[in-house]
Amino acid sequence: MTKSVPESNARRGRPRSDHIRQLILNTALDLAFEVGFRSLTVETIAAKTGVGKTTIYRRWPNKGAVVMDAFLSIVGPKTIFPSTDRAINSIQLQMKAQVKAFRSKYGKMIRSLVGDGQFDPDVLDAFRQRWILPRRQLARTTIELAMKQGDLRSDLDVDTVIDTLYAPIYYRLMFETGPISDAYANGLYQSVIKGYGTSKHPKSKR
Amino acid sequence: MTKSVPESNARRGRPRSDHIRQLILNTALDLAFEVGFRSLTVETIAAKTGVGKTTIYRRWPNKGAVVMDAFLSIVGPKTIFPSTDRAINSIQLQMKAQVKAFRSKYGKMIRSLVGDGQFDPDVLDAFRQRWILPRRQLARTTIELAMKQGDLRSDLDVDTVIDTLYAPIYYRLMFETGPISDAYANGLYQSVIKGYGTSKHPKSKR
Amino acid sequence: MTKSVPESNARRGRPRSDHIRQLILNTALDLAFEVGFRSLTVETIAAKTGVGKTTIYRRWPNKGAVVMDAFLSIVGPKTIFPSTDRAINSIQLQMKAQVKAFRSKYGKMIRSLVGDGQFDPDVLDAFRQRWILPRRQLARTTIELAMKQGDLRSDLDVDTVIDTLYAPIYYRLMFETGPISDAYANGLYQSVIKGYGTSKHPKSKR
Amino acid sequence: MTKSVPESNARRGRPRSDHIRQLILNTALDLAFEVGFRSLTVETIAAKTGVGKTTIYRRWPNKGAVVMDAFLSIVGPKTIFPSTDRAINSIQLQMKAQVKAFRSKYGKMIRSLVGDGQFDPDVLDAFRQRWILPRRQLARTTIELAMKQGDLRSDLDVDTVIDTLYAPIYYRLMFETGPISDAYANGLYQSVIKGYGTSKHPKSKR
DNA sequence: GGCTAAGCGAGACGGTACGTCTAGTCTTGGG
DNA sequence: CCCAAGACTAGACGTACCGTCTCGCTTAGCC
Repeated sequence: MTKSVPESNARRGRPRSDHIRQLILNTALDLAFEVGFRSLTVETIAAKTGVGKTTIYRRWPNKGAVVMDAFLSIVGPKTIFPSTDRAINSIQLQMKAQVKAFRSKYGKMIRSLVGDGQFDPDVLDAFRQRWILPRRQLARTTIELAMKQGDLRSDLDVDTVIDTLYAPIYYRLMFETGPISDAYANGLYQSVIKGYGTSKHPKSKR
Repeated sequence: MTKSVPESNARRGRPRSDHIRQLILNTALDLAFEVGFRSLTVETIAAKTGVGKTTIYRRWPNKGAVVMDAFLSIVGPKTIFPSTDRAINSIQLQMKAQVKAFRSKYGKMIRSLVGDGQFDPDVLDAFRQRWILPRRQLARTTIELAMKQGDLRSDLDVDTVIDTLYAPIYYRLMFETGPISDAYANGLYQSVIKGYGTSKHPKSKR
Repeated sequence: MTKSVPESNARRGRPRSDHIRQLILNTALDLAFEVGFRSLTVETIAAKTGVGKTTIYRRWPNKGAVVMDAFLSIVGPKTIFPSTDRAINSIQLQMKAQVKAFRSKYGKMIRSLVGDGQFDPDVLDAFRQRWILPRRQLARTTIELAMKQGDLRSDLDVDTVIDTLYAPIYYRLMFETGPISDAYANGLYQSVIKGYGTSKHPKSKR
Repeated sequence: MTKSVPESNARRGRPRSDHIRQLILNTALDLAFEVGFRSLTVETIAAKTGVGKTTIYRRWPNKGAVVMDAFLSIVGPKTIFPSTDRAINSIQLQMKAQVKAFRSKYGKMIRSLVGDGQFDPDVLDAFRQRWILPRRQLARTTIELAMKQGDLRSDLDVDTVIDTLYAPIYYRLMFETGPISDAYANGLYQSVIKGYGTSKHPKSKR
């Protein structure tokens, strides 16, 4: 049996403009950096984009969703693991890149998203799915490679290694208990090397 | 000894009732647990306590301050390091207590505070001063004791040790990337022992 | 065979369906009776008719015009002066018919049109041209006939007579200062007869 | 038995400022004259008065109520029957005053109120209670006096006389079927005198 | 024990953003 | 060019809180 009502809802009516979507997201992001996440209003976004409020509410259910989307779809795909000859070095470089990003305006952005996520499950879920987990996956791959390359002990729980490396950075970002310096990142890295590394791990670059 | 100073600006007029203060804090806490932190309004607190809004704003500068105060003055003094013969064991016990607390409704409270703190520096500062730092201080003392007792290497940066132990727990609390189980706490503890412990460290209790 | 005439401004393309026009007007009228005149939305009319909003706006310049058209093209041709042997009696009968109409759902429709007309000159103009004036013309003819027949003094300003007879009915329709009863209509008629009639005017029928 | 709970709601809290009320009504009226009744927005009233929207909505349930109140409480008490030696002359003078008012900006105002009243029962009711009926009452008193003074037949239904005199004026105001001139008012007056007057009625002033 | 400054409950106040709703226009794809 | 569908700009609606500001009252503590 085939579909007898094959296209009752075949794309009808004027399609939503993807261009407008991009404009809105850009404006939202600009404003988020400019006036902060909380002081952001849908009304301002609409006005500055030159768009009706309806157009925004047609695409996102509420303010949080807009900004979340703005952040993740634009600055999201930035952090990547640089490729080096030895995976273990890639980790070190990536950590350095991450703390640098956290010190920039993106750090504030992330704090906002995490902050909002504590109240809005949808925001948190989006943040986890589109920011946290992809990065963990990259880290996992790299770490497993380092294990294969013999630079990390292979009897470790990878998740715990990731947590140990990265959680302290988020901790400092959110609690401001100390600087998110390159040195700090390096310290965390060295700790892990010392604790989990094999004797033959390469000299870390400073 | 009596007051010898005339006190030109000695408290005149009717003094603020401390009883009312307590009532307000209790109501605020109840409501925080009931409807969540964000949906909390000063108007509701006032109404439910049977108090004028003025009475609240006379004592706290804004909503955040009230709730922060409510949380910290009531649930604040809960987590302590249990005393054991060896400090290293005390750490393990405390971690178990902490994850237990995080799994309870207090975990949600903390998430709320952290969340709000990302937007309101006063809230974050209060949270850091009255929750984070006191606990870190206790941890520091215990860890230093463990070093003296020869169960932890003494060439370590204590702050990094603390971060390594506790940051992952906050990380899971806020990002929900995995359960905050006793096993998880234990895993973190074991990692540190393995990495930073001396050869003679005692068998950890399960 | 090909088009030999260029037809620069001859009707080109698909002609507008008159059937659709009727459907729209019917729906508009139904809705006007159902939910009232003000709560009527173009979107609802379009949806209920199964028609695009464009199709409506292509035919009428705005909402008021649609509804006005709906009302007048359907209920318009209802009230007529019945023909009797003496014109003066025709007036009395017509007044009775009019108050009866005003007490029905058409009274509500008229109120709506008049109400809207106070804000929209186009609506008022349409209402005047297509409802008020035709009826006044009929009344004028009948009254002049009654004058010729010697039942009304012929030195009167016909417009004033019409106003005196009919204005009070609209007044009660709009201000609800009293019932628009047959008795009321009769009273108005009798007043005019008494004031403007000649001694020989016939006994009025009750 | 006396009230046992005499003052549970004795004036508590800050009382509403009557000054503000007046400011709002004045602004509303100004705007109504300036941009028209329909284009009037609560937001504009609030802004121009320098008042929060809440303050307006605390006192009136919706836009219509505000403007209605503005009109009636400010321009409402204007039209009065001038006192003359003979009541019949007072009527003539009042009619002249009324058509003059109807030709002014107040005429537009009244049209707006009547227009809105056709859709909003509350508006209509307020208009009837505070504008129509008081004026009818004054007219009734004057007419009854004229009857006693022997200038009008005393076997007439006063309501019908009032309707006959005034309804045509409202009719022309709303349907624009002719000018609301002094001459028109005089014509209506003369008709009534001719039809309902006694032989001894005084010469009407032109 | 009366005086008086401050506390107190109630609720009005100016602001600001929310998310919803229409009006009337524009843009698709398909006759 | 018509049509149905539905996205688009524009902007008012009425609601909800915020933090401040009166009201009329109560209540300590100094004279």
